[in-house]
Amino acid sequence: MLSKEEQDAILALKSEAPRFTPGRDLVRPSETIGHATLVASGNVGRFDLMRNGARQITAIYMAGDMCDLYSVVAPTTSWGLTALGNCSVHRVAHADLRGLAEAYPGLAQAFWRVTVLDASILAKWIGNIGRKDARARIAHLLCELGIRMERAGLGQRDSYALALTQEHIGDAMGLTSVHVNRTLQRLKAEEVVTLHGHHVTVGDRDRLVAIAEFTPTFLLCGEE
Amino acid sequence: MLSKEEQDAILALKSEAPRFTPGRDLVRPSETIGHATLVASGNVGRFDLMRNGARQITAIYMAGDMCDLYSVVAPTTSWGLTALGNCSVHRVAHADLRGLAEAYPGLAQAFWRVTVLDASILAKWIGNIGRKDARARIAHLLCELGIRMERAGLGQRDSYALALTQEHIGDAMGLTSVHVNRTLQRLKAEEVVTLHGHHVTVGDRDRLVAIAEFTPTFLLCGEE
DNA sequence: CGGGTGATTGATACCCATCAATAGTGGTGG
DNA sequence: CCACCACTATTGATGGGTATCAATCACCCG
Repeated sequence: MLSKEEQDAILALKSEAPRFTPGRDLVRPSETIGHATLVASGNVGRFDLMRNGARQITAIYMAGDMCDLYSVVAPTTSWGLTALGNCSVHRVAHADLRGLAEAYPGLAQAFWRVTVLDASILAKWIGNIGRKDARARIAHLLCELGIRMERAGLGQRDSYALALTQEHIGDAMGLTSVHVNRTLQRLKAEEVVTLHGHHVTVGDRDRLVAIAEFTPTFLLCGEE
Repeated sequence: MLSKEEQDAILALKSEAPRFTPGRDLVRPSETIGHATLVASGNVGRFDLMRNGARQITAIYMAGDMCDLYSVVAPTTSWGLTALGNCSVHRVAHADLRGLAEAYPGLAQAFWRVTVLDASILAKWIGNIGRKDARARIAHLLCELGIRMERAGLGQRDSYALALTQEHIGDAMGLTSVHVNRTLQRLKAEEVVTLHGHHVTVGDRDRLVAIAEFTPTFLLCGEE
């Protein structure tokens, strides 16, 4: 996530601002692109595509996030971007971003910091998917998104809007939508967290954090 | 991976060069560190630690790799570094690296590029662990490491040294060492790849790549 | 030539995938 | 405003890929 000032500096550049409907791909794998994407509203997912058509979502972005700062350095993608629900984005040319980075060293550093945050979240996801069961994975995801939403000024950690379907959550956590459904029912029965109507409501934050083994350090926060 | 010149620029700085024996931790989770680590020889792994003691390796580094460039931006870690076999490293102060980055914009960009490569590998691992079976995961890992070893001038993609134990491979791919063992036996019986005496020998590269669904784009290479 | 780590093997259990079908829900157009 | 339609959520039955537990074997290093 970039600061308000940093986002404004980017938006001062001329940029398109297209809208997308659910399931539409903003970038397809193996494309070579000349622009980066700043989310204006809604959720965007980065994904990896398997030969059999299965998708693995590797990152979830919200308003204020740059989805593909990577592409400034590596314009040929190995991944795609897809609209998780309705969303709108700003597209900014790589050349313009490079210009900004050269003119303002602070922004260059901010780009690096954003990339580090992205990588830090990716590493944490590997731990989740590789070593935790479905309940802990989903709990961790909902914790993480809550903190990020709150920090972005888009809601509260215990109550926030989320465009993802259960299928999306499965694609993100390496599960099937069927199993996500059963696991969410369990978390709801335990009165820990509820997901209904594209809205997350945390009933018992302490237990959610405990189930997830959630430690926010990886989000590069002070403490929170 | 940094270029030879970039590594030399870093090594021109005064730095320690300690050695580590297998299983020793170079950095423990939740530490605040003042230096970054450049691998001199052997393999180093970054890992995430679960409450029950289980480890998930999130990255594998080889000679010439910077393990924790992250820490320049975020000095308090959510991860640890461990010696996968005998290894030696150079430790370089964050302050010195920041100085270099300011003095030489090319190096600053190199740091960013390295971080992007790291994140790109992390994202691919998520896809592997989340959506592929044990055979494909291991095949993919051995493909990836082969390319990286070759590019670093440390071996050939079809024949290279690897310090990892089967337990390490399990920790990296979200499997148990028992299942890694059985899967490696199968890959050996199929005459696809053999891992013996800390050495990887690829018998049938085409099949290995096919099993892994390996596409090297994510390593930011031209083609290879 | 020990001694300890890593590799190997077998038996059993379980989490989650898979397949299939039904119910619910929100958005759209007539 | 309601009927319709596609997508999403839900439920049940079954199977499979891995985990788990527990030995035993092989190997490397001092």
